[in-house]
Amino acid sequence: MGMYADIILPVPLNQLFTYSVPEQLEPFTVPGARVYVPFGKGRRLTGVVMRTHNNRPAGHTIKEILSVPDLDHPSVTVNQLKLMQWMWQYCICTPGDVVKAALPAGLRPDSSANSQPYKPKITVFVKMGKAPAFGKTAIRQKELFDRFLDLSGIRDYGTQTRPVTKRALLEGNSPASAFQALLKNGTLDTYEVETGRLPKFEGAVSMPSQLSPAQQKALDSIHQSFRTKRVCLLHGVTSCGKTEIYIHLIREQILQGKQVLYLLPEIALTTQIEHRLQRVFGNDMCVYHSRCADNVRVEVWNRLTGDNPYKLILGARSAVMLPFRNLGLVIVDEEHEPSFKQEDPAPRYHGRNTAIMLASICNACTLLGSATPALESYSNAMSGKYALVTVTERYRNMQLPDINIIDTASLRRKKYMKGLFSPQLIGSIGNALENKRQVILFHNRRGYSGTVECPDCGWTQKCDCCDVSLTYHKGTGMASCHYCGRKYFIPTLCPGCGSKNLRSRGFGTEKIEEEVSGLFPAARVARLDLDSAKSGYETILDDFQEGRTDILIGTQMVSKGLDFDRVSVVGIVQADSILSYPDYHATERGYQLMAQVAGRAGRKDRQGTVIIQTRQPDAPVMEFVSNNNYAGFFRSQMEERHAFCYPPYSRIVTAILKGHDPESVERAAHTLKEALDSMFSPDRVLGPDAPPVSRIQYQHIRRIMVKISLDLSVEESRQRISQALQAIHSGNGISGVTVSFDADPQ
DNA sequence: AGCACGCCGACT
DNA sequence: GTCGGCGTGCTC
Repeated sequence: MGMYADIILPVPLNQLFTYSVPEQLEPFTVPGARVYVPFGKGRRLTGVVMRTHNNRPAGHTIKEILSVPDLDHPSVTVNQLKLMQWMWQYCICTPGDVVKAALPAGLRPDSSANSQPYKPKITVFVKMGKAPAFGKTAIRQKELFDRFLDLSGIRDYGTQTRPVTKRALLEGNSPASAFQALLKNGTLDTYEVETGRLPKFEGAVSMPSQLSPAQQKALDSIHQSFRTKRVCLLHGVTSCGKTEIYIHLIREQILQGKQVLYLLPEIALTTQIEHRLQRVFGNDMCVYHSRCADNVRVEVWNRLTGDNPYKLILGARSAVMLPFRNLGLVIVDEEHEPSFKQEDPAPRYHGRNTAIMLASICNACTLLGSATPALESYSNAMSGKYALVTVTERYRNMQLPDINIIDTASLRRKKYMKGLFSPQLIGSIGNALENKRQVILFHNRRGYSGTVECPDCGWTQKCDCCDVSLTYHKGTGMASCHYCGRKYFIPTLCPGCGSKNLRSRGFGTEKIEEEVSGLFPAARVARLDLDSAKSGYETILDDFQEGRTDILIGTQMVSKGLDFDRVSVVGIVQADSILSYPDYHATERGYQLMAQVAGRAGRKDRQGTVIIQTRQPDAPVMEFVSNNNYAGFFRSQMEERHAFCYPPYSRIVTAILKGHDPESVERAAHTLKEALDSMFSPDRVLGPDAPPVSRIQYQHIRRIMVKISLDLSVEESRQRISQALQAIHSGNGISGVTVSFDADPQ
């Protein structure tokens, strides 16, 4: 009886592929093992075994597995296979999309020319040869040999006490020719060691610090909750010392021999947390995120499947797909952050929700932490699905800031505004500077000003390939597309009507920087956004931390978990731009962002001040923010979501259609819309419409949104959607249009 | 997504 | 006469 294996291959097809297993490979062909297989005409791919069986599939020829690279143990764990399957079903993507996201490219070489299999890192070391054997005139050789004696410790101890790399020996201007000569005459010798690329922590490891009574109480409640529930939401006010609670929980897990996954959004600004954890967990921990080089990812992966696995992984969302073998706890910090959701290439998974699924598959617990929980999470806590632990006390008895809502529309009418600044904001900044305090100014658009437009004919400057308004950057003197990065010259005359009255609309962080420098010429001002971060965000943050700058102007980057001791004033220059997104999430995002930014103000010794400038001071969300009233905000949002049947009262799946020909995309969209109408009810299918960015890189885009009833299971709705998709494939002359899906779009 | 097969324009 | 354009069809 022959053996067959169903294989996940990294191709965009919604199926597994069945191969026959040669008899000598049968013992190694187990679920999770990587296999090298022929595919199509002349192609070879690495795939992952999903399952094996003895049923020869009928209807087509079966090819044979060529080889099994995983001879001693499979690269992918059985739990990972379960998670991957859940992911392609829930996210409505292909198994190939998931395996591409999970397995580092170095672990799945293929026959194409650009495939780069993993290369171990080899370091060349130098040791003593037979005996010193260079002539008296060989000055260079003698110098180099002396240098070796110093570096190796031989001069002091008589035997080699320190390893010497060839690189270190030849550092500076040591001549390579002398080194070659020493090798040739046998004075020195080299040897190679596979050293790898994983960073090693050299510092001392210390015990975690003592918890405050409030922290200890929270920790006890979390323990208590995990006895009955698998997921706990820690709703802790900003600066309540959540990280220290996490550290204690992690330590307990490690002492029990368990692994911990600690997920953070946007790994870029996490050096603070990384260092804190490293001081306690040293080389038991590792950082993993999508910006790690592929070779590094392979090494982390191998380390986890090897015999000395890391105990703690600090990572961004992609870390949920690592091969944990003994997971005890997953922590999702700042769980409300939208960046936990993968947006563009499929699988469009949510890091938090995937983490909860991972933990459930591994029989582990999940702790979600936030000062402003996602509506979805808080509603799960309210319904009893998750446990809820609340911390209202700030660390070291810090006071909550005094939050002031300023009506810029009326101030502007009365001519009290100075540019973008209200007298209140100017006064607070001046006050802070006089008292040697610091200021953070927040605005969610970078650049100098918005796109150029013509008041006479309505023309606006847009990106040629993305259909997106441009942003003017004074630094470069160019308008740039924040979608694809293309840069454009600013026209002096309107290309539409020749008018000379071109104007720009809106403003960005660059303009705030210019105005604030004008108002406070003595202040040292810095800007932190995607543009300035290119020249090293760490320097900008360090300077601010150390008090070398007084005012920090920034985008979302400054709202994320940074703690500065001397900040007494936080200003939100224009809250309206936060709330104006055409999306049902806008209010939730707005509340979270304002509350988080406000949380940066005030330290232990005195109350901080927050100034929120807005043209709509009466919007209900403003009052919730100024009173730090999360519960009130939650209730009002839930009512709104209920009224319009938005999550958490439904599950949204969006179909995304892309193609080069706008008419084909339009036709395909209408075909799909009709099919979805019949699978669900027409009042639950919205669209098709063009997303805010309806064209990216010459691809035209249409979207259809389905608000799926909570009565339908994930599996049932997925099947209905794939049935609806048949309408396009079997359908009449629709080609060149690709359809993908986004479950729980953000 | 790749890669091959397939049928029409400008080149050694 | 061929080299090569990218349309469409298939991949266990």
